[in-house]
Amino acid sequence: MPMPVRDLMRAINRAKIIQIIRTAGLVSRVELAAESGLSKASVTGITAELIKEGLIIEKQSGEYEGGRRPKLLGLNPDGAYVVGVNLSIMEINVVIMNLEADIIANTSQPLENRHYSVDEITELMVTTVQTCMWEGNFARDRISGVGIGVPGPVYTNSGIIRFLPNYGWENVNLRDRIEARLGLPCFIDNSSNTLAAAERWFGEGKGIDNFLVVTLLNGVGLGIVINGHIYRGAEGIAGEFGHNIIIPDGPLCRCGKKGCVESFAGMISLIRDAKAAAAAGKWQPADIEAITFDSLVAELKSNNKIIIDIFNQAGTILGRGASHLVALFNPSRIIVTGTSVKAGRHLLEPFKAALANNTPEMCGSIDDLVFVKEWTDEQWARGAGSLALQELYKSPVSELTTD
Amino acid sequence: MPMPVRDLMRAINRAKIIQIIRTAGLVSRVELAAESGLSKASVTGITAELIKEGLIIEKQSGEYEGGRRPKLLGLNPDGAYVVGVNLSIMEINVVIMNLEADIIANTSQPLENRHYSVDEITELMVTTVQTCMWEGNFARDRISGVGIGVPGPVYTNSGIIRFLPNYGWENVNLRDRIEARLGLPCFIDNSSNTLAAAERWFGEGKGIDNFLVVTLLNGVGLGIVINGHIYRGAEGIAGEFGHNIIIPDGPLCRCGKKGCVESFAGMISLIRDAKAAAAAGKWQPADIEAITFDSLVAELKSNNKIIIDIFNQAGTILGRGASHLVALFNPSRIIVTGTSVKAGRHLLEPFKAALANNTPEMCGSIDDLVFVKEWTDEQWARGAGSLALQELYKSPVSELTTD
DNA sequence: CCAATTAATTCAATTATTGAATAAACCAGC
DNA sequence: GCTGGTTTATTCAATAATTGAATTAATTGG
Repeated sequence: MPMPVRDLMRAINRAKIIQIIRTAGLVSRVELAAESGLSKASVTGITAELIKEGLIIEKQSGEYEGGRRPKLLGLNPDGAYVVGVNLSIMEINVVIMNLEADIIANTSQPLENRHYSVDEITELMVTTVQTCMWEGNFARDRISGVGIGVPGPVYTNSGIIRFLPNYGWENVNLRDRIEARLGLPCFIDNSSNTLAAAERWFGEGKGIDNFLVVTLLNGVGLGIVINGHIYRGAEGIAGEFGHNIIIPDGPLCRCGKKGCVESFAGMISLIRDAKAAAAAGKWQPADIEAITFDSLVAELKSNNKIIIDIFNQAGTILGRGASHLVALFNPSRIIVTGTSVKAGRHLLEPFKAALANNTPEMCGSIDDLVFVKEWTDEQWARGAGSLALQELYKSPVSELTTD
Repeated sequence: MPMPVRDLMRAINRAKIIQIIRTAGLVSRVELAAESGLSKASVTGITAELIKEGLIIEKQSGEYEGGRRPKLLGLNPDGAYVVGVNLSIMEINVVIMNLEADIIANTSQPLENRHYSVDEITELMVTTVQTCMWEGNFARDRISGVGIGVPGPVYTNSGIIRFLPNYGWENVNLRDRIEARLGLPCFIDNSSNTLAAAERWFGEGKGIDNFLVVTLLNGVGLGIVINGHIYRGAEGIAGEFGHNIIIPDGPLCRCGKKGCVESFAGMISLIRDAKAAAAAGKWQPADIEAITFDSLVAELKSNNKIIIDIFNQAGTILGRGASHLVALFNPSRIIVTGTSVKAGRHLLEPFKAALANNTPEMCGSIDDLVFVKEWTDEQWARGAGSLALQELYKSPVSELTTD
């Protein structure tokens, strides 16, 4: 389904204009012309089209600069809505969000600690979306698309989940099932990439073209943004940072190898180590079985040295791994996000220190290391929603094969 | 200097046509239309332009398929010539090559084992190019561009060499000096990227969009090809694979850290280890000081266990490092090239084995591992020439900022 | 030598961009 | 309150590229 070459130029320029408006926030037509390289005439035409479609609106008048005051254009927050759905070990999270990433409604569906079948998850996702739509008082036809984030590698084009460790799924096309049930365009990717999409659209990656997003979730992942696009590799499974082996005789990971980043720094691993330490009598939790990540964060707050050591080690491993990322990708920025940022300095300081210690000077600066401060569970779903936005507004330039 | 948007479409389509012709070799106008998505009318127009400019020619008639036989178009091998210049520890290598990577002339200038100044290297490069042109009986105006490869990180846009370990240079603009002297468009990049350009244009990366080129030279480097383009990162210094630390308490590397890939597997390191082993009496070379890489390859052939062990270790470290590359980039292919491939199986088998052992199954296949068989020193310069070709025929698509 | 078939070109129509001219909007100062 | 100067935005004819349809060219088999 290649776009007719004839329409390409318009599509490219439309995308260019949208992109500038999105990163600038508020911008006049004259500035758009200057920034895009297009003539004022073209900008007038394209913006008229976008306004007619409801994607952008004239928001306010700009500052007086000696003559007619510019009308500042901005995204129409209500120009489109998307649904974000994220699957994690704990729950299914659903949000409805607008073009400015405001969350209009959100619903979550807790999951039990057992293996679910594909049919069960499909059913739960669909009903949770429906509930969320009901609560947000939304009709289906106001939704432009649905983004789905899952904790495992995905072939994004076909929509097939290659492998889902939590439930032992292999080669499952969850996207098509959901799409068939909802009747809306659906996109699926692993959660690291959806979080990267969110950072690129709304977060710390806005306006930056080359950056990395390290995601500290149950596993450890990496979203790679290159030239403004999520890089997925040949088979769509790039970014398995969590399975870079750092200590060859380290703990066994669910990937089958020993000592990879995730085997130290994934939430699952942190909890495992904390439980092992408790079982060995190094500390006394109320109930070993009831240890959760949040309870460990509480232990950190109360200065439990054993737990602090576990997090320090995880941070150090992460930093050592990240030094490879710096050398290989030379990113403008590394953004660290995910549930585990809640651990705060006990994880992040050793991360930073190990990164600095293990990165040769010649590999460039590592100043731009950003830790996302606040993590709430709805960010997962927001990431998934961003994926839908990104796919919906993708510039056709990205489809051109180039040289 | 952004291209006027008006001319963009033509430029894109021209580049698209050239690209298809280059990868296909011989192709009819009808096939070009089908492949490019353009109409036959446009293809006629664009190819007429390209033929007039001498870039492509009608090479022969195609097979009879029931009607008029197609005229097959191909690159005009004499449509353009470029010069490639490579700087290594040993010598300056210069070639003149055509659009089919045939080497028309080549000249090399041995270097002494000492620090050269920028002026000296500039002078030597210019005179070597001039000698090569004389020998090839080439006039300056037949050369479209000059590519320069150097063994160190380069800011390609500005042409500034960030750092050249061999001679202790920092922030030197060699490109502008050469350009001023030769009066031809010059491009500069580190040798790993020029070798990647060569693989992309003429070698094992032809027609592949996402692959990695591991370069085993005095140091260890990495050329990263993403979406058909060399990826250079935010500051232009991506791909420092050689300085990924594998064994934190390993040998000291010239990068200042210990135990990085290069500290085991760079040619310099291999020679260092062989000399140390000789000094420790583990083997008896004729003259310790005279040990070169080629003499070590000879030792491998005569089954010197000590030397074999050194190469095995290097291969294993490379494989362990490469497993990270597979997990992070999910490349279609990994191409291994550079002087050290001359070491053959003693280096490459352990490489392959360690890669297999250290790559989790979930990170995808690693079947497509290609070792460039024959390495000759002129390949360095050919890589540099490919860089010039790549820059000269770059599609304007690559300049568009996208989303 | 003609019919059938495929390749390539020509040509008028369409469409997007553009520079220049025009219109609109706005403030300052008289 | 109105005029002048200035900046923003739109209009409009000209330009250039693509396209589908029609035409021409080339080729072989019967």
